[in-house]
Amino acid sequence: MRYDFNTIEKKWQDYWAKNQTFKAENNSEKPKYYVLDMFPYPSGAGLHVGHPLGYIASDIYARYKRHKGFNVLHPQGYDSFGLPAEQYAIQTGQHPAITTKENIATYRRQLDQIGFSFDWSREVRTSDPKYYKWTQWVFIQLFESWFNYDTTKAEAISELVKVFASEGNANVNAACDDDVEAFTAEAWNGLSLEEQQDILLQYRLTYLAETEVNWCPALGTVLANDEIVNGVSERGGHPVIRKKMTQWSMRISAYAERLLQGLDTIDWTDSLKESQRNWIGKSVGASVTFNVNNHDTVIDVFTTRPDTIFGVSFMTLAPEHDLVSKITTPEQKPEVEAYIQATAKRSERDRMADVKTITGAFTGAYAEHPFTKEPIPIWIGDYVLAGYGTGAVMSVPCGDQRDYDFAKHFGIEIPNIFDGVDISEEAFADKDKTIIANSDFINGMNYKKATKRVIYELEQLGQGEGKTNYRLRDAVFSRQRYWGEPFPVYYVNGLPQMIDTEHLPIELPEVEKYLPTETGEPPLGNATVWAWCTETNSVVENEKINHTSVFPLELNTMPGWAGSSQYFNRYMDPNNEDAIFSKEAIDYWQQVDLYIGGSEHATGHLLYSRFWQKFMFDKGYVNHDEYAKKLINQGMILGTSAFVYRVEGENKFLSKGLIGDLEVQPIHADVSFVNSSDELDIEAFKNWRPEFKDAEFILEDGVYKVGRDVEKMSKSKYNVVNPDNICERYGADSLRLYEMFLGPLEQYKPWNTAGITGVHGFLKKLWKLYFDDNGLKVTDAEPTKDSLKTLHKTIKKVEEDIENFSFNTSVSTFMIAVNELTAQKCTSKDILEPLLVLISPYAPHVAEELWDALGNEGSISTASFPEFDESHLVESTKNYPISFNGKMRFTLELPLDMSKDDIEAAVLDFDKTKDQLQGRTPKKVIVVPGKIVNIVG
RNA sequence: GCUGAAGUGGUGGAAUUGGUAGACACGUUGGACUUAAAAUCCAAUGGCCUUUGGGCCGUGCGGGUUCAAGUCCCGCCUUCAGUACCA
Repeated sequence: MRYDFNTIEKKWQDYWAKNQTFKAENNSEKPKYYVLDMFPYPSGAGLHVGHPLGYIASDIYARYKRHKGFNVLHPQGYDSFGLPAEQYAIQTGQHPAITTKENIATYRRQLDQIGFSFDWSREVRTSDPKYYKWTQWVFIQLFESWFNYDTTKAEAISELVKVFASEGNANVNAACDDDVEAFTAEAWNGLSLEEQQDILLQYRLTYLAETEVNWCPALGTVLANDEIVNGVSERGGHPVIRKKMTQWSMRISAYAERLLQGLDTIDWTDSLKESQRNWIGKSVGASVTFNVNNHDTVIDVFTTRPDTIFGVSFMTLAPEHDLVSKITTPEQKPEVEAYIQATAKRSERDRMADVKTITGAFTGAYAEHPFTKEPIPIWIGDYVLAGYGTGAVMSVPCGDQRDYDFAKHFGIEIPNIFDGVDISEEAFADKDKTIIANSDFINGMNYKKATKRVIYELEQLGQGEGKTNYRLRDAVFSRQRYWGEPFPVYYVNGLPQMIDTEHLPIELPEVEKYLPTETGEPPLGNATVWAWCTETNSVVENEKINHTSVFPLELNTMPGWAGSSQYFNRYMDPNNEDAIFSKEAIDYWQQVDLYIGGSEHATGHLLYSRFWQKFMFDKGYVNHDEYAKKLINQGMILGTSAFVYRVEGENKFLSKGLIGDLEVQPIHADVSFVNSSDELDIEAFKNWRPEFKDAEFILEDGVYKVGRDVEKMSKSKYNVVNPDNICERYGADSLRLYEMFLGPLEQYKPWNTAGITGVHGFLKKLWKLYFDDNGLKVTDAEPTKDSLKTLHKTIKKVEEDIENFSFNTSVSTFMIAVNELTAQKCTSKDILEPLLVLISPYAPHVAEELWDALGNEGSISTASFPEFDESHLVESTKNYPISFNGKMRFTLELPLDMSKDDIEAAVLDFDKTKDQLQGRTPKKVIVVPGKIVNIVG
């Protein structure tokens, strides 16, 4: 019987679907295990072989855990809101929902053909109203909450209102806008309802505020910081400008410290945790208040080096700083204004690219040093960022290289406040080696002591205090797009009102066009039925808006990360219509045990979802304030591009070996035209494009050899390999094995289809252990010692490998086992049956088929993992490597129970030893029993 | 610049606490079977030298520790990824 993988794979995929083999129950006697993949955005191009890498790894782990007796939750879904479907809608008019549905169907077919053990009864789609109902619900919960720094958690706004009514806001230690003004209880109670709402917006965890946002004109929307790479949009590479707009924001900054601390409690990769730490950007220091001479105003700065306060020789403000226009003297005005204009012209990108050029201007004003009372000149310079800290710095040129460079450039004094340090060439920034000098009451102190003392003295003066700053900014939550979650928000007199959760979901309205309106409003501005009636509690026609009972609805939609911030919890109870998930479901599944996905989400999804989880924890909805115990980043599979070489100016192609010094132009050839020996199928290439039809090919040794290079897999490089073709030709089991065989999961590695024949050959060999031309050849024969040894060392190794996520080495182990059993002519069922369970997580279809052929009932996925028995591996002899001065020369087989002295004697007495020594007497003989013998001398 | 990861044959990659470097596979070469091809099977395959016993060199580079280093320590180089005037 032949190994007919196409038939076998179809058969078992149908079986699994029909029997719901992988359906997870929300209550079980078994221990639970939750394996999660990052759900895909269903793009129109479908999957290429790089996409399923992480899914195959997690599927192996999930199947392994089932064999180990766990009730495994392994769900899958779609992150189905997003830009590409909308851009397609703009171009063609096709509703994004239709495009999305079609793309999902393709994805599902492709995923199914790879044989994943997903519980599809739990599928979620973020664009499904039944799902985004709960995204809207979380948004409302956030709106109804504020963050209390005293309890370091989110609390109900209704409680805050009570506090305001009884004692004002003086004692409230909340995460709120910077410009909140103090008020008393009387003042609060005297405010109108609208005025109160306005103030509360400054406290809510999601709030509406006019902020400076990253506006991308080409995409017609704002972008979050993590959606911008090198000053241009991550998607499409379009320029981004700063613009003031009224937007929804998420007060993630309130959680900065907890997001940072939480990293220590989770088993995520170090590089990923480090990225999040950097993104949060905690720095500890002090805020210092400088009085401005001749003005009734102050400049607040943040510094991490209060100990260097006596080294301040100037102050620098960001050019955008509010005070600049106020304090600039008439004489300096022309220069300052010219400078501000010049910096405003420079784009964000130019400013980032060019950090070497030092620019700035003197305002003519002076601040007063809090201790020495000396005047300090106030400058402006674009090396100070408006968006960080207070947008102003106290400049200490001797201790900070940027301040040093600035001072040198403009000839500002550089006082030295460090003991025994030369600052004639560069600033001295080493905190650990700092001893302060020329600094009044902190002379002779180190960094730590001086910092403490200075903060104390500043507090005495009322001109400063210890302060911690975070780089993490609040996240803009509005997008001016159509294909996203609508906000459950309507406006009364310009103030946002939440729709009652019982009326959710608020479904996306139909629009004529998916572009912004002529007046520049977001696409939802095109909707004609997009108003909220407070009497019927339903969405009604815009023309009914009367601002008494019918009000306009929010026109923005939510960003891409909204739908992915709680999906892992929704999977626990995805069809629940009364709650985001039931208490029973969350109590049983608790949190994700293993999350596998790409590291590109480090500062986006993986940070935002942690934030939402902490909020959900504060509100008591979930049991853990981190949702994923362990996270692994899978690497990327790269393409192996193929190149043909065209002679400059001719339609003639030279085989790679013939190029020499000739001028040739490398051209990408489709990788499907190239065989495993890098030879080009010339006919296929000629028929590819008309321009190559009459091309001439200069061959070497009768063939045309292409050049190869590793590049990212992409359409434009013609190196994309589609899993459909691989499954058709070699089968899903071969694909799964090969993806793992390529190398360690986390690593970036090139795909080369040629190599798949290796694992495919292995599966054929495996098959032949069970079947020959006469049918099944498995017998009840007693297994041989050798076969038992092969089996048990395989059990041991595979178990260790899976636990360590070292999937590539297990594939080699299987190959070795099958090679050995073939050589042993093993037909024993006692060996061949457990072997199938070992292989089944990797190659489930062939394992099911052979399991069935051996007469077993039901799916192999319910079989338990074979028990490892050490006794089969016990050896009586060891083939000792015998080294001379550390170099292995030959091996010698000796009994393992031989004593050290006997081993030494046996080795020295051996002929080959005498040949090596040639009469010399060894100086020393190292014997490590069971390991090695090394003769020195 | 900073942070993180990684450098091993022609290629992808193995090597558990320091203990036989290159497992397993691709590719290559030779052979068997075949009219031929495919498929399958067998053998060889790090480099150099060789009197065919074997010898020398070899895990990015330079040092060091050790009987013994791909593995540990010190100093560099290169590549990839992330981040970037963060006071």
